[in-house]
Amino acid sequence: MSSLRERMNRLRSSTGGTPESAVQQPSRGSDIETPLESYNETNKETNIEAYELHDSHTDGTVSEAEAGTEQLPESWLAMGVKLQTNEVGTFLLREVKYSADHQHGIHRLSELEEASKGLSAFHGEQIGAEHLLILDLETTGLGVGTGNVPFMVGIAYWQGQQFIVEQALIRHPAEERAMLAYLKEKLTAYAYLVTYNGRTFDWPVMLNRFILNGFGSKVWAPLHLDFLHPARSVWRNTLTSCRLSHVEEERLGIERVDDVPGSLAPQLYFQYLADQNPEPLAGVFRHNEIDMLSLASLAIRFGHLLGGEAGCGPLPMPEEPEEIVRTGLWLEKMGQAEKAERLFAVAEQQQGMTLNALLLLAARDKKAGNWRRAVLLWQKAVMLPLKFGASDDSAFIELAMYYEHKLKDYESALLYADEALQMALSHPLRGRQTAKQRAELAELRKRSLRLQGKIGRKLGSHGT
DNA sequence: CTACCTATGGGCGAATCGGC
DNA sequence: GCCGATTCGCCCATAGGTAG
Repeated sequence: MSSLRERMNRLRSSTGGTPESAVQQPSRGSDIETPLESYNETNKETNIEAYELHDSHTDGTVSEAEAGTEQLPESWLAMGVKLQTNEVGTFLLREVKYSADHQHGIHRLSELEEASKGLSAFHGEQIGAEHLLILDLETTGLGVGTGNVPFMVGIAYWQGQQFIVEQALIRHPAEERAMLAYLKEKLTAYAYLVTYNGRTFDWPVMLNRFILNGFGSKVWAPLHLDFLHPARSVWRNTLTSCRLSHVEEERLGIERVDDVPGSLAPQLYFQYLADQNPEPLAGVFRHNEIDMLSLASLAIRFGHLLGGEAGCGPLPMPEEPEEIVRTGLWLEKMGQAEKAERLFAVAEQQQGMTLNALLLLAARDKKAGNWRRAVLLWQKAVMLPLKFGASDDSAFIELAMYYEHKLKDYESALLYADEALQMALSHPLRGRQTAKQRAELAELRKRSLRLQGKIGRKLGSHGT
C-alpha cells in the first residue's frame, strides 16, 4: 500500500486540477505499509488544513465546530447526513429506516423475523431477529493491519418492525474515536454479528481500531454469522464468483443501478479528503447501504433454508441440479439431515441431472456405505452424453472398482476400465500432459492389464 | 509477510483380498 | 498362511477466494 501522501498526490494529479502536477507519479514500487504514526499524522495534518479551508469558504465561521453549534454544509444534508456529537467528539451519521414490507430483491425485510429462527443451526441457540447486528465497512484498503482505517462503518438492525440502517462516517482520522465510542455502545446491545467475510476482514479491522484507540480488545464478543462460507458451500461451481455483489445479482434478485464498486471506495474517500467535496461519497453510502440490505437477504435466505423448506413459501427451489445437491450437502453438514434428504430426492428426480451433481451424490453414498445407490448414480453418470472439453472418467473408474472388488465381475470391470482409458486417450491431446495426467494414464493401463490377467486366469483354470 | 475457511492432494498405515 | 496389490481413512500441507 502506498502512503497517503503519495495517494493524494496521485489523486490531485489525476483530477487535473493543478497544472504543476502534470507529471504522473509512478504507482509501482511503493507498496509498503506506512507506519501508523506517520500515516495518521499525515492524514490529520492535510485534512484538518483542508477542512478549515473549506469551512471558511462556506460561511466564514471557523470556530463553530469548537463551539458545538457547527452546521453541516448543504452538500452533506442533501444525502441525509447529520452531525453526531458525544463526549469524545464529533462525526457524521446517516440513518435510513425501512419499513417491514420493503422488498429487496426476491425477499421482503419482514421475512427476517421468521427466518432468523432457522439461524440457530449455526450456534445452537435460539436467535431472534432483534439480536442481529449487520456490519459492513468501507475502509482505506484491504489490509487488516493498523494502516487500514474504516472511514465508513455501516450497521443495520431489526427494531420494532423496522429495518434500521446507520452509517457512520469520519471526515478525518481525528473523528474516529468519537465514532468508535458511539459504535461501542450500539454493538454491545447485540448478541450476533452478521457479515460477509467479516470473520477475516470487517471484524478484525474493527477490533484493531478499538484497540488502537484505547477501547481495549474486549469491547464486544458476539457470536459471528459470516455468510461467505455458506454461500461458497452452496454456490461454488454454479456461480462464477461468490462475491456478495454476484451472489446478490444471481440468486437474490437484486439489481444495483449505478453502483460504485467497493474497490473504488478508498479512492473516492481520498478524493474527498483532498478536495472536501462530499458529493462522490453519496455513491459510497448507497453501496454500503445495499451491502447491508443484501446481507439481511442472505440471512433470510439461509435462515429459511435451515428452518423452513426449500421450494415452499418465500424460498425458491434452486434450479441447477448441482446447486440443489450442494445445498443438501450443506444442510447435512449443518445438522439438518431430513431437509437434506428431501433435496437429494428432488435432485434425483430432475431431468437435466449433471455429471458433477451425480458424482457428488454418489460420493456421499459411497462414504456412507450405501453402495446400491452409489452404483445407480455412477451408472447414470456414465450414460450422460459427454460434454465438449473437460472429461471426467471418475464414474467409469468407480464402477470398474465396484465390479472388480465387490462383485468380482472382471469382465464388466474391464469394460468400464477400458472406457475410462479410451476417454483419457482421446482427450488430453491438446497441450502437453502434466505429470499427474501421465500418472493417471499409467494407472488406467495397469488397471486394464490387471483385469485382463484376472480374466485370463479365470478362463484358464476353468478350461483345464 | 493479510487471514481465514474450505477444498484438495499427497503420504502413510490399516484393512481387505486374491494369488501362490 | 504369507505376500503384494488395492482401497480407504486420516492427517497434514497447500491452494484458492474474498473482504476495500
